[in-house]
Amino acid sequence: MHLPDKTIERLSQYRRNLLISLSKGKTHIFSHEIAELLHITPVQVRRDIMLIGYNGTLRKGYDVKALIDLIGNIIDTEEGQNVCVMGLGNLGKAIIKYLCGKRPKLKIVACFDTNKEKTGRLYADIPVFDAEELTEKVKTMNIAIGIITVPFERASETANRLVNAGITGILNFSSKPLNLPGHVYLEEYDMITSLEKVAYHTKEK
Amino acid sequence: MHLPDKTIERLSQYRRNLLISLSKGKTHIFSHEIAELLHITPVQVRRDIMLIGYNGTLRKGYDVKALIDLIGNIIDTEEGQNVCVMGLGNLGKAIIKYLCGKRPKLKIVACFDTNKEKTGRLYADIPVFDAEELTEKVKTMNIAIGIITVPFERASETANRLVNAGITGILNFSSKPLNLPGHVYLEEYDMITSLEKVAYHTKEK
DNA sequence: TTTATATTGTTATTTATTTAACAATTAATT
DNA sequence: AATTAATTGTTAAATAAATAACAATATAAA
Ligand SMILES: NC(=O)c1ccc[n+]([C@@H]2O[C@H](COP(=O)([O-])OP(=O)(O)OC[C@H]3O[C@@H](n4cnc5c(N)ncnc54)[C@H](O)[C@@H]3O)[C@@H](O)[C@H]2O)c1
Ligand SMILES: NC(=O)c1ccc[n+]([C@@H]2O[C@H](COP(=O)([O-])OP(=O)(O)OC[C@H]3O[C@@H](n4cnc5c(N)ncnc54)[C@H](O)[C@@H]3O)[C@@H](O)[C@H]2O)c1
Repeated sequence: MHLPDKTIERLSQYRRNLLISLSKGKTHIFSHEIAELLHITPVQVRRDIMLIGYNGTLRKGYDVKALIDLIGNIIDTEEGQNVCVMGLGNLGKAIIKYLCGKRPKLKIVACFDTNKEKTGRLYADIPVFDAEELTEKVKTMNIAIGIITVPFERASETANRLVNAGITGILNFSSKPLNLPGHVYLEEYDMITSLEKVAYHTKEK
Repeated sequence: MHLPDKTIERLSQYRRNLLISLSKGKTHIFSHEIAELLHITPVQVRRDIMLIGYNGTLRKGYDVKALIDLIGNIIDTEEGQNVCVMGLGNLGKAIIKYLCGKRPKLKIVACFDTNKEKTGRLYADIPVFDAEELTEKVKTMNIAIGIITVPFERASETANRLVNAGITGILNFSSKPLNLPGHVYLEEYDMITSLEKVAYHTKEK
């Protein structure tokens, strides 16, 4: 089953907001209610839900719990995937603190740095290893995903290291465009570009 | 002139990479060279450049300096736009340190927090004010853009505060979907969604 | 000078995504 | 029991974005 990227993004957001609804005791929800939560259209919601093959109940809406579980089945693996952070700088630290415990199926289990002063200890309960140890730790700790928060100039070598170590999913914050083999999924996030986009639109208004 | 959002994003990236090329002494560049830098196709580059009305020289390529300046004219205002950060937490701090001095036309000039222990001092040379002072400071410091790095539960009220203070461009990191009046441009970045996208694709491969 | 090659600018085509339309039908109401 | 209103699931249409195609032509090579 092929799902559009945009649908995946929205599924992630549906789930997060559905969990909030569930915790408030809501058992069923209509497409227009989900749409309101995310400020999109009900049609879009229904279409996304159709694409993942879920069926709501006519005039009762969608079963919140069941929908959450199904989205979980699509996004996550059963056992979950382990994540590592490359570069314990300002951003790396913020991400570790933020993500810790937030997503049980996406656990940050290790961090890697080249600065000897940072390695060999814990940061927010996460072990910080020397980047040399990457390949070994990826294997022993069963790490599937890497987050790149090293400086621009170190991003390419870090990405190659991750790929060589067997990582197949990368989230890159370094703003350095990376060219990776086809079997590795790469998601780039460029904060300067986001901010410049805001600048452009703010100017235009 | 209307420019697609995706084109704006790429223009931002073209400029960043062109500045590097320029600093290496390159005066002219071909569409396929720009494409290589970003790992996209030359056609895409040419089309984007066409859309902004720039003309290269046949068989000589684009004048690097002139292209940088033109992109600057599109993205930035002449005097630049001032930016504030809402919430001096882990992420807010990282962003301030990262952005300081990086983009002369997008200066972070102030930060706002509600925690009295954080306000009334400088962080990385940026003054930290009480959030109550927002409206006043937006006026006196001529702030046009706000970056939201407050907790999820505080995001909506913070956005409203920004809008009431006269801000017309917002970059939101809180993962809380915001519903703002049409005259305000909103860019949302949701890190969990990015990571879950990686998780999905990593699982699928 | 002539020819060949490389490169731009732009239109046409394809692909991806969103939005609209609406039939089917269930639950609530009369 | 019949009627009404609301909501889903899905196909069709519209919009947006990326890619392909190619004519025009400047430069380099013959
Ligand atoms: N700070 C932010 O808010 C922010 C925002 C957007 C993007 N970024 C990007 O994220 C990256 C990191 O930013 P930062 O502010 O945290 O920088 P930083 O300098 O604070 O941290 C970089 C860390 O990477 C480590 N490092 C260097 N080379 C390494 C290598 N080869 N392997 C492993 N670790 C290595 C350094 O020792 C340091 O701890 C940069 O590329 C930056 O462009 C940062
Ligand atoms: N840390 C990360 O890497 C990260 C990544 C992605 C998204 N986020 C999002 O960014 C936001 C901040 O994350 P964080 O880790 O920096 O959190 P944090 O708790 O470290 O910081 C939040 C800051 O906001 C301040 N604050 C609270 N209410 C406020 C208000 N009404 N006005 C102004 N300031 C206020 C707090 O005093 C605190 O300093 C959250 O919404 C989080 O979801 C964080």
